[in-house]
Amino acid sequence: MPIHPTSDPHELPSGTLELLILRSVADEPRHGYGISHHIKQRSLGALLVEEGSLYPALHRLVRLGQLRANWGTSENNRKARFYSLTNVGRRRLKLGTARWKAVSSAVTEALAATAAPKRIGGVA
Amino acid sequence: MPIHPTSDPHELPSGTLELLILRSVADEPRHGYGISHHIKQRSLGALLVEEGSLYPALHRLVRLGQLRANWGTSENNRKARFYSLTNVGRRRLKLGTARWKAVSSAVTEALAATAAPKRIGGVA
DNA sequence: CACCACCCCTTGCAACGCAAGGGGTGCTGC
DNA sequence: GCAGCACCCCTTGCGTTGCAAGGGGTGGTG
Repeated sequence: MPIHPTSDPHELPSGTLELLILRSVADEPRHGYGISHHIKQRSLGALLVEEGSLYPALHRLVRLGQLRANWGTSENNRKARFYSLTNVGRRRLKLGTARWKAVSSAVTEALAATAAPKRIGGVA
Repeated sequence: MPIHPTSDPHELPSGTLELLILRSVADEPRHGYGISHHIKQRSLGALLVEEGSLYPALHRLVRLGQLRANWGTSENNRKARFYSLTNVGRRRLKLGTARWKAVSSAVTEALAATAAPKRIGGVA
């Protein structure tokens, strides 16, 4: 059961998936299934990571050297691929997070209704 | 070309362009060129709208009935296509803005570093 | 022994934004 | 008088990203 009744819980801005993944793995190594759940509960159900985008992203990040993958055994005694951050990944997470904050706040700002609309008729 | 943290001012999250456009036109009718500049200065130069995405988006919004287009004359005595909000557009802007706020804050939240990482190891 | 939760993955497909192009017009300056 | 720039319109690729929809395998539980 979704925690918040905000219509559909999915849909996340393009480009944020990788950041969310990196962030999730920053705490401790996790496997795909776990990452998905972790992000979901961390966002209180607001964000939903589909497997169809998760795994490709995971492989992409490994290829980019931002993530490291190791086979291991899950808590439930299953074979699972555990992902962990590399230095490159840690750096990317840091820069990416800063960038996200800047851009998202700029958008929110630009989207906010203006109390006192200035005369911006011209481009000049 | 990797991500440059502070240098490039462009790059905006997928899906926000239309909202930004609708918002820009909400004040008063504007033409494409003006919308582009308006968004740029409204975001203090943080957001950059390329013409290659602007015009397709504009046409898309008209097709969706969220924008109305009228030929007119600009302040500089040029022919220009002025866009204005329809009721559908106004509604979309409202809902879209609310949605953006919810999603973006959820992402920001999920991206924030945890001071005291709780034991969330399990999916169970 | 069926079924579910756990776990991995791939193949289309569609949307979005960008780069790179192209065209035309009113001023301004030389 | 005409070069050049700011103003304004548009389109065709292309790459990236995420989703839907599929498929497979295993351990525990009723």
